[in-house]
Amino acid sequence: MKLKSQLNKLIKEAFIKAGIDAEPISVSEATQPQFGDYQFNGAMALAKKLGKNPREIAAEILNALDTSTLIQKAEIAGPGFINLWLDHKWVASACKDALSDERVGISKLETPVKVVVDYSGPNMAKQMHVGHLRSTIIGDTLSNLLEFLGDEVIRQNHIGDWGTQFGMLIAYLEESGNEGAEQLCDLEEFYKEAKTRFDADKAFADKAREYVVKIQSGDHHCLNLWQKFIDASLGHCEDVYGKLCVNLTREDVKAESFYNEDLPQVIEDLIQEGLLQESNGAQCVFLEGEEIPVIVQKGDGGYLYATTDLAALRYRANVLHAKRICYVVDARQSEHFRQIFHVAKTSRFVPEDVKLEHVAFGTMMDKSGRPFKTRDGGTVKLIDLLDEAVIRAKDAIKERENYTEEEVEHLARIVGIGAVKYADLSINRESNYIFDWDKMLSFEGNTSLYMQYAYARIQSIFKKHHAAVEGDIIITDALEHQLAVMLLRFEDILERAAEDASPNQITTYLYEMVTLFMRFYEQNPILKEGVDEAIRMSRLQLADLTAKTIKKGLELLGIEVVDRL
RNA sequence: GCGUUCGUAGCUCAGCUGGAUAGAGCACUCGCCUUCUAAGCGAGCGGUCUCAGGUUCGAAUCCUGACGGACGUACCA
Repeated sequence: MKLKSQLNKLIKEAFIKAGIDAEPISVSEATQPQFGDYQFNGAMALAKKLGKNPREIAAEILNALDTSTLIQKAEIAGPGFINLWLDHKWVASACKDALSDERVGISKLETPVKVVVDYSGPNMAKQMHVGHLRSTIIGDTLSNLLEFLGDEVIRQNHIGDWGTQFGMLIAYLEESGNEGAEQLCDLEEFYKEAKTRFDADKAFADKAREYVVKIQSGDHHCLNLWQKFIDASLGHCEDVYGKLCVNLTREDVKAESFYNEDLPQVIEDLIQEGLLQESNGAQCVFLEGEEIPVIVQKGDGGYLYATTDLAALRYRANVLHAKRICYVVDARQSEHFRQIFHVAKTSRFVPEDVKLEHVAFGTMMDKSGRPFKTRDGGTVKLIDLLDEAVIRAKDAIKERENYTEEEVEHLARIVGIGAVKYADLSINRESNYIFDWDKMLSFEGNTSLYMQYAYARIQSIFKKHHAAVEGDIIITDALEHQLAVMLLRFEDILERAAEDASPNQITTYLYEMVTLFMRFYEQNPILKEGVDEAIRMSRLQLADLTAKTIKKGLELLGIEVVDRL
C-alpha cells in the first residue's frame, strides 16, 4: 500500500481546488499518536509566499481536502500543522486486501530498472574474513529488496583472482603435488606456508615470479593450476554463502580477470578521449580541481584496480545495460569510487543517465572500539565467526524447552546466523559498528530473535485455532488502529530503503511494528474466552498479517523464521 | 598539511528530504503470569543532541568555524 503517495495525491488535489499554486511537500508520519496517523506540515512554509497566516492557509487546504475515503478526520493544530486520521474501515479493508495478497500488498514498481549490485568481492588468495561480512549481507539484502520491488537485479561478485600473489600460490600448489588439493582446505595456512617458502628459498621465489608472468601470458600449465586454486577458494566462499543464506552463485561471479583483455583498450580509449597524461612514468587521468590523479597504468606497464574498475563499469553499463550500478564496498574506498565514477562519466565510458552509487559502509569494531581482530591480532575468519554464532545460539536455546538434538541444531543455525546478520543490518550502514556477542545474542530489544519470537508466538496461536478464519477486519481501539496503519506502511518503508540502499530502515520498521503487535497482543486477547467471535476473527487476521509482514521483512534480510521457538 | 566522515542518555544505537514535549534497547528502581510462548508487557530514572556562530516562523537535522576521534591522501586492492 503506497499510503504516502495516496495521501499526497489528496493534498495535491486540495491545493488545486483551493487555488494554491505550489507543489506540496510530502506528508509525514505523525510524531505522536495524539496527532493522528499522518501530518502535513507544508502550510507554514507557504505563509511568506502567499502572504497569509499559516493557519489560514491550513484552513483553506482543509476545506478543499477530500475526507470521504481514506481520511476520516483532519484537524489544524499548533502554528499550522494539519493532522490526519485514517478511516478505520478503509484501513481495515486495506489490511484485508494485503492479507489475501501473496506480496502482502506490495505492488511492483511501475518503472523497474536494471540494477547491478556489486558485493562480497572476496580475494581468492585468502579465506573470507569478518571484513567481508558487511558487504556480503548488505549487498544481498539490497539485491533481494530491489528484486522484490520489481527491478531486474544482476548480482556481481567481483572476486579478486588476479595479482602477483597467485604466482607464489600456484608454484606452491604445484610443489605440493596431489597433497596440494587437500592442503587447500585451509587457505590461510596454505598462504602462510607458501609465503614462508617464498621468503626462504630464492629459487622458489624466482619460480613464483616466473609463474606470474606465465599466467598472464596464458601458459596452459600455469592457468590450470591457477584455475584449480580459484575453484577451491571459491568453494570456501560458497560454504560461507550457504551458511549465511546469501543468494550468490557461480553465475554471479565476474572475476577481476574477466576484464583483463579490455584493459589495454581502456587505456587506448582514454587516450582517444584526450584524458591520459604521463606523470612520473605512470599513465594518469587528472581530474579537474583535483591534485591527485587516477593512475590507470603503472610505470612498469601494469594495470591497477582503477583500470579494472573502469573496465567493469563500462561492461556493466554498455553490455549489461544497467541503469543503476551499486558498489557495496567499505567506506574507506569512497575516494577511489568518487574518482573512477568521475572518470567513467567524463570519458563517456558510462552514459550520463546511469546512476553510479558507492553504497559505503563503516568498519566493524570490537568491544573496545578497535578494528575486529583475533586475540593475537590476526583477522577473524568469517566461517569461524558464523560457527561460533551457532554454538552460542545453541547454548542460549537448549534449556528453553524440550528440544530434540535435531531441533536444537536447526534452531541454533537460524537464530545464530540471524542474530549476526540482523545486528549488522540494523546499524545505519555508514557508521562503524561495535560487534558485541552479548548484545547480539541477548535477544532483547531490536534483535532478530525478538522478531522471530513474535512470529513464533503468532504461529502458536494458529496452532491452537483450528477453525477457518474469515470475516472482516474490525478495528476496535487505538492500538489496533495503530498496528493496522503500521502494517500498511510496509511498502513506503521498502521503497525508501531501496532508494537509500539502507537495510536498517527495514529493521527499524520491523522493530516498531512488532513492538506495537506485542502491546496489542497483551491488551487484546484473541483466543481467550469471552472474546466476541467477529472480533476474534478480526484479531486473528491482524495477527496473521503481522506474521506475514515479519516473515517477508526478514526474508528480504536473508533471515529465516521458525514456527516454534 | 589537505580531504572524507563521525561526535545524540552511563553503554550500544535510532532519528538527519528542517516541524509540535529529541526516541529505543541495555544497565538501575518498581509493577504485571490459575488458560493465547514472561526470550513478553507497563511505569520510573536518565539529555546544554561536542562547542560557537549563521540561515529560518521553526535546527539534532542545512551552512560556516573550532575542538575531539576514525579513515583516506600517486604507481596494493
